[in-house]
Amino acid sequence: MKEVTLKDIAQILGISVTTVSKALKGYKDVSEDTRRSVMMLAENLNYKPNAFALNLKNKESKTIGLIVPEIAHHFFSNIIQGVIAEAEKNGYMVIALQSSESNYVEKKQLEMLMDKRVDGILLAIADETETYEHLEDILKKEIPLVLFDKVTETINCSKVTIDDKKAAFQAVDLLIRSGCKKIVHLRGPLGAPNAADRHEGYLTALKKHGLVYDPKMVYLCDGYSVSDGRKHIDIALKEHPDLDGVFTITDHVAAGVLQRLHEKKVKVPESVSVMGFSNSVISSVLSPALSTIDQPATQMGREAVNLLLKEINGRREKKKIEHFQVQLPTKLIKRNTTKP
Amino acid sequence: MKEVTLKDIAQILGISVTTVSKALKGYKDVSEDTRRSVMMLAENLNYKPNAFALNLKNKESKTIGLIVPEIAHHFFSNIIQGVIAEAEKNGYMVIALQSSESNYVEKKQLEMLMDKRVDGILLAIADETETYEHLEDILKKEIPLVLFDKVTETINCSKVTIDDKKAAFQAVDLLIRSGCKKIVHLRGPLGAPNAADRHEGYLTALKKHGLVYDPKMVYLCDGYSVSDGRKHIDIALKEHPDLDGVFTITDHVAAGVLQRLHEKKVKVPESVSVMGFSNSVISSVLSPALSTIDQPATQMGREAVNLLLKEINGRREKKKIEHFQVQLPTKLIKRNTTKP
DNA sequence: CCTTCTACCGAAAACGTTTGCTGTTAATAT
DNA sequence: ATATTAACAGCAAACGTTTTCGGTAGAAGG
Repeated sequence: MKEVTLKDIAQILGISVTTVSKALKGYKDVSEDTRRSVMMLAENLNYKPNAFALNLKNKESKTIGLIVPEIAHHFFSNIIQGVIAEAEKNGYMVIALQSSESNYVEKKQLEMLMDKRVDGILLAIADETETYEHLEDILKKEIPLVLFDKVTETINCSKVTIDDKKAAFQAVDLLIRSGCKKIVHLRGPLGAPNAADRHEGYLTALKKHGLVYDPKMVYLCDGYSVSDGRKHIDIALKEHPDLDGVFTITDHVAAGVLQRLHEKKVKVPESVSVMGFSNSVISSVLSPALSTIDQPATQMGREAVNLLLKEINGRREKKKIEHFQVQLPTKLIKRNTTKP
Repeated sequence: MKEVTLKDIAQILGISVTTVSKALKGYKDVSEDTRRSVMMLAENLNYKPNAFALNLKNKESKTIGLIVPEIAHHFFSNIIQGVIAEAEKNGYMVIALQSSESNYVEKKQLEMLMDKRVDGILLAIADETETYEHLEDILKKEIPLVLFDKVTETINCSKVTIDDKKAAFQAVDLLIRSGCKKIVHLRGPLGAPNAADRHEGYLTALKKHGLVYDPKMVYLCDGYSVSDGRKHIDIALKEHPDLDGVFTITDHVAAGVLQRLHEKKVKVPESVSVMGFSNSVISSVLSPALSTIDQPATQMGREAVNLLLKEINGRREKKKIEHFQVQLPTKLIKRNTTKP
């Protein structure tokens, strides 16, 4: 049951390991005859080069590491899919890990990946993370790193993000243009950059249309959850009975909003329009179907891999590596929680 | 920027590589003095053993391969999460791959994983796969393999599955006990074993309660999709205007059913009760909230890893390895599409 | 003073490849 | 005939570890 090696082939054929290796790799300094017999035998014995030996020799494993905050999450699992598909296309495999939004876990896992000596690392920073020495370390060791989705200005490396500001702007713009005058925003945690960007987009849209911005109309949902939506729309309705539009940080929050509005017999979109964010599976299944923003998750994964491979190849060829920043466009999905 | 090796430490300290290695690994035949200085220096230089060299030496990579039909799928991404978590707990990392239900891709990816020399493989067989020589090959090479979710009798290895029959039985049983007399089943593709098992559970429940089984009341949804649900409930309502219960292969199909019932002003659950299957994210967000069956996806992943680790360890210790078959229990989730 | 131990250290082989260099043979050119 | 070259083969080192086996020194014992 032993794995067949170059040595085995060499022994059987009564030649040296060197020659076998060269024959297999198509070196020109081996005769056509021996080359053929080596090829044949290798084929018959089903010889497969030992990946471990190759890794050691080449100092690379054709493997990349991937850390996301949460694997079983619609957005991230689509990113993962994109990453894996694009990596595979280029002869790389992916080791996936989940930080659970924990800074400690993130650090530990980056260590693990480096210890494993992956050829490069793809990372969406955990919400909890606020300092970035661990990322500096990676760059210092010259391990290719690209950040996606959750990124930071602080670190100088390639990044791929969603244009959250623009997306949020589009969402709120649609709300206003369909007639909304008083729009509340159920925003995400203060720490999260995405949440901040979307909030900014909300502001910009209000400003553009000359609507006043009232900080009292922004509510903080730190859980991105359905119950967050339920809770805050209740408060919002009490504080602003005349609100006619809701822009939420996430489809799940919007789902909660929709539930409460339905329970309170508030007509959607006639009395109140609702815009979600993410285009998760749930959005098309809600009733009424939720208008939302589609994020190109799979494409983001693919893009991140391509950026990473650029760095990996650049490094191998000892070329000066340059970093890129890609912003992916989102798509406005009009369904039935907004007026035409 | 070179990685620091045992050799580096040895040179600096003016001792041999052997001694350094032994000092680090706590061998007793190295003096306390040298041990300490080695430890110190290793710490200072931030020495990390070269994983590639270790792999080659130990003939193992502490890495397992995982193939699922689809990564960006609620059920599977939860399995992946379980797999990764449990693997990490035991010092293993996971290379994830997606077969897209294609037999060709499945074969290719198994090859890739073997070439990478993963320590073991976790596989959910693709729908398309009907012959199993490629799996036999793996067993022949004595590479630990465990099948999960989509399995086959043909192959003799450890397996972990959901008890679909029992789950479906429970679902239909609930329907009947809450008063349903005429229950249609929107089933999955004929090829899929899960679909067959759930159909069987449906039959058993009918039989147990003395209800007649009418093949005309079973409809084939080959896409597991919302539109499948919409389409087939329409037909079902036409063919059986007096139906009072629906059991679907999947929550998404149920979502379609719910939509059409709502559009046709059919009261749920008063006139018609609906049972889904999977407990996907959408189920709690539908209105009314969908009663369904919860599948312990994460636990399935963990279980599969544990089974695999057993085989890996057994193999290393050259013990006779025995295979296990685990059936995970599901949980009935009563929400608002069934009467109390 | 010689033997036997103990405590410590290191040489070398091994894991499976790749590749620069050396060597051998035979063919060609002078 | 000798010198040069071409065509082929293999040695050995290297990648970074681990581990078996000997070896050396000093201490203890006779």
